[in-house]
Amino acid sequence: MKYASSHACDAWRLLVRFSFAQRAHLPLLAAELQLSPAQCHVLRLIEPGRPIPMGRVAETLACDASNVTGLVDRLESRGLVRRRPSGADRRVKVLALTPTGSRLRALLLDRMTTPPATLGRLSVREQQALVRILTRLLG
Amino acid sequence: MKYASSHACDAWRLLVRFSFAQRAHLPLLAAELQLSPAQCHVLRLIEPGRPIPMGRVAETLACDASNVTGLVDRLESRGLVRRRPSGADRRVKVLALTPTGSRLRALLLDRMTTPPATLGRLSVREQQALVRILTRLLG
DNA sequence: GCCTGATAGTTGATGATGTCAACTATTGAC
DNA sequence: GTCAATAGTTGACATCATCAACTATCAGGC
Repeated sequence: MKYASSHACDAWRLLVRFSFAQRAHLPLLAAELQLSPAQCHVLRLIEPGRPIPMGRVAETLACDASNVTGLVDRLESRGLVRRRPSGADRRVKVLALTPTGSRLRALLLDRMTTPPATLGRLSVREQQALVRILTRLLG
Repeated sequence: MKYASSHACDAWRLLVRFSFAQRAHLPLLAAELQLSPAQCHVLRLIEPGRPIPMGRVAETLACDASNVTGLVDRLESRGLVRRRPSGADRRVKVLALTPTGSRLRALLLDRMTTPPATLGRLSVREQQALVRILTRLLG
């Protein structure tokens, strides 16, 4: 994107800056729930009732498959997650939340997605515009 | 913010989702520059010509001070960063970029803030609106 | 059926990240 | 000057993350 408009560059810079600012919150939030940031990422990816193959987790986190093995080992030993064989392919193991894991995940997502006070600086109209724009951007 | 509008919640959810999506890019980008994600964070915080105390880095990254010691040890051994005593307080050590570190940081920031093609989905008007809204949000 | 190559996950080795407690040096207030 | 507080380091330890080697399974061709 060498020829992106300056508006696009500015917008992207702001989004990246937001991501970095946001990054600092996760360790604190994770610690409150006795989790590590990496474990939060894994937990976030396992939606209740939607088991996900381990390889897909590695792919989404852009990390090595053996790293996921260790992360899941710890989550499983804490009773938050279960490995189950995939029906379609016996090489694949899918990850499912236990009831405890499901509750913890809900708590985690709830705290992560609670908007901070600074969002109140925006008018309702601006909030709507932001939702519309981000939806197009991420969709 | 229990009483935040649903628009605010939606907007925040999208921003958080963006942060997570963004998170996966850093390891790849960092690896290209022979850096780890954590080292990128430190490098990003040291602006050229603006030495920063180590404690401030720890505070911004929301991590222990001893962690910064190790990170800076590795950056310094690679000749990217220098520890210097602070004039005002002899307990404090400030971090400054070497010329090599400064160049690498510029390269890093350049790659991080290059907008992806998906920003092209937005009209110029939407890009302007996004910049305006994010500026108010982060300011 | 039987090779063969590719894929999913695990294991072991190794280095990096991150926390904690204990320590040194310095500061600032009394 | 004494004493609590602060900045940074050190050492011990768990976790994160990668790589290479391995097992088991799959999918294709013959």
